[in-house]
Order: sequence, then C-alpha cells, then structure tokens
Amino acid sequence: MARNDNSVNIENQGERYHHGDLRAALIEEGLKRLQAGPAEALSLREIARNVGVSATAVYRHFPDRAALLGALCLVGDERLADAFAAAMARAKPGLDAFSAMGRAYVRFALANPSLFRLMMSAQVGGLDHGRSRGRDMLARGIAEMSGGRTSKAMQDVRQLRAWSMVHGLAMLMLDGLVPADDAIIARVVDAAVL
Amino acid sequence: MARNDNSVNIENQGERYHHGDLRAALIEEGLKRLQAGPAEALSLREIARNVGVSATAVYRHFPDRAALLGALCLVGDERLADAFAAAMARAKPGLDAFSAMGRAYVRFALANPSLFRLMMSAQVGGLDHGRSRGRDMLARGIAEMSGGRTSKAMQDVRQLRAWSMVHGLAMLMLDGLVPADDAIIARVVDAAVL
DNA sequence: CGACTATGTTTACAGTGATAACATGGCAAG
DNA sequence: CTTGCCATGTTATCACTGTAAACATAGTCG
Repeated sequence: MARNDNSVNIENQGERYHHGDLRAALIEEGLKRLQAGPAEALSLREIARNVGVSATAVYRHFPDRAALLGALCLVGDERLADAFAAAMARAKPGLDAFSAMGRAYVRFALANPSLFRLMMSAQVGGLDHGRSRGRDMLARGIAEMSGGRTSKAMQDVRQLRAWSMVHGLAMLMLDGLVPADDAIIARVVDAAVL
Repeated sequence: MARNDNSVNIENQGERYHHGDLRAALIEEGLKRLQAGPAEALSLREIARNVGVSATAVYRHFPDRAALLGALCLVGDERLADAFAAAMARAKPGLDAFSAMGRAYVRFALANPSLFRLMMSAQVGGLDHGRSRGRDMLARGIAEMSGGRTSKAMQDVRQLRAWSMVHGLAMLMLDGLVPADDAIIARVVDAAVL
C-alpha cells in the first residue's frame, strides 16, 4: 500500500526541467496504465507522455522497457505479500490457512489482472526475479497447512498441488475460460483435500 | 499432426506471382516461429518475409494480426485434442483417465509453450474462440473420472479443481516458477484426490 | 476474347523501442 | 563566489512494426 515515500511535491512543477522523482512517477503511471490494459500494450512513450516528459528520459532510470516492467513486478509482489498478510491475519490458524491464502491469491489476480500476469510471466527480460516475498509467504502458508505427520516429499507434492490449483484457477478466470465468480472461488478452494 | 492437405507443390515455385496456398504457408511459418519464441515477438512482416511474400499480402487472408494468431490457436486446439485422444487411448478406463489427460495436458504445454500460452490467452482479438475440441475432451475425460454417486454440483467443483490443477502446474512450469520435470508432473497429477 | 475477381505488389503513415549527441541545472571543490 | 562536474533532462535519428490505399497480375467464366 505504500505509495509515496519520496518527499517531493508532485503538484505545480509543470515547468521544472528536473522532474523531482521521475522514476517513481514512471512506475506509478505504469501501474495506472496496467489497470487499464495488458502489459504488452504498455508503451514507454505513452508513459513518458502522460508523465509529461520526453520519451528518452525513461532511459535515465531504466536501461530498457523490460527493466521498467521488472520494477512494476516488484511493486506487485509487495502488494501480493500485503494481501497474504491481511488474509492470514484474518484467518483462524490451522486448516483455514490454505483457504485464506488461496482466496487471497485468486482475488489478487482478478483485482490486478495485467499486473498479476506480468508478475508471473518470468521472461521479463530473462531475469528470474529471484526471491519473492509473495511466493515465500505462499509457500510458508501452504506448508503450515499440510503440517501432519506426512513425509517431507509428500508435503512438497501437496504444496505444489495447492499452488497449482489456485494459480490455475486464477489463470483460467483471468483468461475468461471460467467465470470469475467469487462463489466459485470459495467452492473450489475450500475443503480441497489435495 | 495433419500437415499439408493442400495439394500444391511447394517446391520450385519461387517465381510465381500467386503463391498457391499462401494462407496455409503463413500458418505453417507462424507455427514454426512460435516454436522459437513467444507470440508477442511474432511479426507479420517477418512471417511474410520468410514465406517470400510482401508484408501486405497477409491481409488478403487475415483481416489483421489477431486473426492470424486466432488461426494458429485453432491448429493448436486440434493438436491438443489429438494428444488427448492418444492419451485416452493408452489409458486404462476408469480412474486412470485423469492421470492420462492431466499428463497429456501439461506435456503438451511444455512441448509447445508459446502456442499453448497463445491458445489460453483468450484476448486474441476479443473473440472467445468459442467451442474447443480440446477443452471439450478435457471436460468429458474429467467428468468420466469423477463419476461416482456424488452430486452434480460436487462433480462440477471437482472437475474445475482438476482443470485448475493441471492448468496451474502447466503455467507454473512454463513460467519457470517450478522446474519442468516429468517426475514432478507424475507425482502431482497421479493420485490427486481432489 | 474480354471482364471480373482473387490475390498479389508498392507506397505511405503513425506508432514503437532504442542510440547518440546535446542542454540544463544543482551541488561540491577550489 | 565562481567553476566545473555530472545527474538528469532534451532533440534528432534509426530500424522496426501493423495497417490502409492504390495499383498490378493472373486465373476463371461469361
């Protein structure tokens, strides 16, 4: 949720040569544009135009388009982690964990379709965007769920099944292959045996 | 698997004004290019160039780029359906059905990453590419699996869980978030309770 | 044969990501 | 205070894209 930690006055600086915090402004505009359309349709020039800056100014802050998308991914990951934290806080401990996390996962995807898809697309410039707070939380939450006296290998399989299920449901709904109905999410995620 | 049902000699016609079957050639070249890179990187001009035809010739056979991609989707769907049919033929009837279909699904995705992603992306020009032989077969196979005396609603939920799981696993592996290991596929898909 | 039509071509335009060379202005050292 | 450095902007340019319009060719059918 953190928005502007840069202490620069964004208003009434239309005439300034130096923007103040162009990097943050570009990211913000990119996120805005990502709410309106897919990541493929996101053009550097349009972002720069909307921010009120020349197209090539972007390259002072990002080596290329992929790097800007990568920055957007990082923001998305923070938000996903926040959503997980909130969901976990509300959930009763124990078996509820998976339901809560799973619902949060799918809902996040539906609420931020382009951003979510971008975050999961991986070939964002080839970088595997290594550690991810969101994925770590998901893994921990699922591990807590399958806590019984099963073997480590079996836990891993269950964990992967769980992630696959929520990820697949999110993708199918995002792509319109399954209606994005909240009741359906609940029925699929709740009481899944795995 | 069907390749050339057009009975036109593709060879030694380098000088012809009319191509013979340009539409098929464009699709074929598109599929080839899709094996080498993602669908976003697929350009009309490059396809036309490789086929040896001017860029705008494409528009005699497809209204726009999205339409060509749509045609590629149709081919992909046929191939997926073929893969399903082969898997079902090999599988013993009954509970094996889901394992066989699930493995075929994920393997198809891994074998044709860009094509699979394209097929599932839906916003291919806005058309929801309505009926799909591949999806129909998947649905029927899964329905056969969850055949017990459970309620219709419960069957639907299980069916959706199954599809979500294999779809999610395929996507996670495609995006490099889970190693694309055949043994992992087997462990996840087999003996899933759902 | 002659016209029609399907299927090509050339030309043109607006938009894109990216590079190179140049301009500005804030800040720190002399 | 002045000087110069350098981060951050700018303009100009290039190769590429999808697409539209106008023109050319050739196979087909009256």
